[in-house]
Amino acid sequence: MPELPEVETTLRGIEPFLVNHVIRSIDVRDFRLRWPVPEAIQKACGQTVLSLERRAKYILINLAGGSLLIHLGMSGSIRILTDAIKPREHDPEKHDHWDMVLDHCMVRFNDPRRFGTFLWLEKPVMDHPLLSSLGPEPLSGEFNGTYLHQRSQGRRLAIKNFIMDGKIVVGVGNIYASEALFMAGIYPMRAAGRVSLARYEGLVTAVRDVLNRAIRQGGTTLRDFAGSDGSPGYFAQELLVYGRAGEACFQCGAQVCQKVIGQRSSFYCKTCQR
DNA sequence: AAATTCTCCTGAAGGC
DNA sequence: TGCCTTCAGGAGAATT
Repeated sequence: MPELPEVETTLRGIEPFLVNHVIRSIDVRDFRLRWPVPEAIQKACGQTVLSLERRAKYILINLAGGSLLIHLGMSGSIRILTDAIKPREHDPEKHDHWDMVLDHCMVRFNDPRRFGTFLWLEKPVMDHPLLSSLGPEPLSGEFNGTYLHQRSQGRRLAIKNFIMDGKIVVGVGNIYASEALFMAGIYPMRAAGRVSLARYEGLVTAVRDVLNRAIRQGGTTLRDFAGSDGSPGYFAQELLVYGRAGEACFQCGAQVCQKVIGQRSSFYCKTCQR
């Protein structure tokens, strides 16, 4: 399931195929994504891609008149198809919902569960409702211990839900939230307002570290995530607690626990995390 | 305001 | 082998 590292991996994979190239056409086979794919995406046709940008888990394809916004939802992936691949392999397969055609390649979106997004945003794009009230990027300096501690004052929800709230900080999904809390030694059910400044500083370090390492590994492939060239991510082998319920904690040997917090499966060690 | 619940959807996994 | 049930999950919307 794509989280920030998987989105970043996807962006880096498709960026060189798009920047400074002209979008010739966009063929949508199934408009039924999270929101219906609007006709306005056709405004991108004939335009040259100026840059690609990631904000939270959104990918922005910036053009002179506006931007295409893509979200992978939880099962979306993007592949680049070139002439190096046999023509018959270019036939769309199940869940290949749209293609973006350029002179030298094709960008193809696949999403079994159709929770993904494909929209056209007029400038200024950051004023769009999906982007305008997002919290800071976790890899930016704006995300620090003082900031988190200040925002958590009086909040009683579980710290895990707190750091997964996109208004607080973006891009920290279910897998990396569990991992970062384990690394920081913080019990995931602890009330957000009951975490000290010092421990928030440790948490910020852990979030940055786990995201950076995951990006370096090309993301986490649990079931079916693949980069734009079809290769899997290799971070799964570095996961400390996620998906390891019942197995031994790498730090103390106790069994890793699994519990649903806010409708999300969470993994932790009740010895190492307080 | 804050917190919780609902919703979209399909594929995988488990039960019988 | 096959059918039915359950569950996972990003994140906005609706509700309490």
